[in-house]
Amino acid sequence: MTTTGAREDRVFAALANATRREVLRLLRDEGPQAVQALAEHFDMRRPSLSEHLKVLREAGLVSEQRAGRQRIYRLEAEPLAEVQDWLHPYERFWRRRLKGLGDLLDRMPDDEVT
Amino acid sequence: MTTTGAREDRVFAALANATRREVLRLLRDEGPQAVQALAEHFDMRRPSLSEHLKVLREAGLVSEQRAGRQRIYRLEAEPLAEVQDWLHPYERFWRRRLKGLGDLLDRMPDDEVT
DNA sequence: ACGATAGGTAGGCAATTCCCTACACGTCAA
DNA sequence: TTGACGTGTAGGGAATTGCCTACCTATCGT
Repeated sequence: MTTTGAREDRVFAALANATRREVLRLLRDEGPQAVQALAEHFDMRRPSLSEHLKVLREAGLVSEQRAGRQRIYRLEAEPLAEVQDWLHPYERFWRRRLKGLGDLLDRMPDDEVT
Repeated sequence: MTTTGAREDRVFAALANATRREVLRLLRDEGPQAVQALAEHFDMRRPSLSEHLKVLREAGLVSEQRAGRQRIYRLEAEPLAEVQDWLHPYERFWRRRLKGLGDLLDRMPDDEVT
């Protein structure tokens, strides 16, 4: 926790919502598109979607590009790369299950594996 | 969005807080430990930490094991493995930068690469 | 049995979230 | 230039978050 983790806070918080994750998936699978097109997929008023897009923008997960009266949104995956980096030191904790190097973790009383 | 993503919501929301991420790091780097030991690292009253632990528990990110009057908390990395799985389809969006397979993404007007 | 210790729960409070309706702003078409 | 269109912003309201100060429960040592 050197800085404050404020940026990571914003990225994880942005991902902690199904609507916003679905926006990311749409931009990933269907490419950059305007708010109009995105909105078709949600049962929600436009201003609400606008606010979700703002959260994604402020987390750096999407960028917008003005095209006439439209705003084309595009996926920006870099924060997700950072999430993957953050995840990395935890990997051995589930690779353990697959490779059986249990004793990497200090004495774990394996009698409660639930 | 087949189910509701409610579980993923809980995991990402749990990670969207520096205190909780620090708890996970401590459990990762120093092994399972009691609330006492964890609490030393935070400028916060115990009940607040208890609530953070509850959030982590409900997200499946930690488990507790009673030992006398102590509760030993342990990292449970499976939800993090799920996050990595979730991340996977996005990888090509930053690998692209490194490997130059830009045209995998449907026509991206690359005039705005920032 | 008594008090101290470890930790959770209750309830309060300010701030934030996520939805809404109303409105403001820039752009395009006529 | 007048209007319709595409989006964002303002402001409100219910629910949730993250902290706090009590307080309750369970275990341990004596």
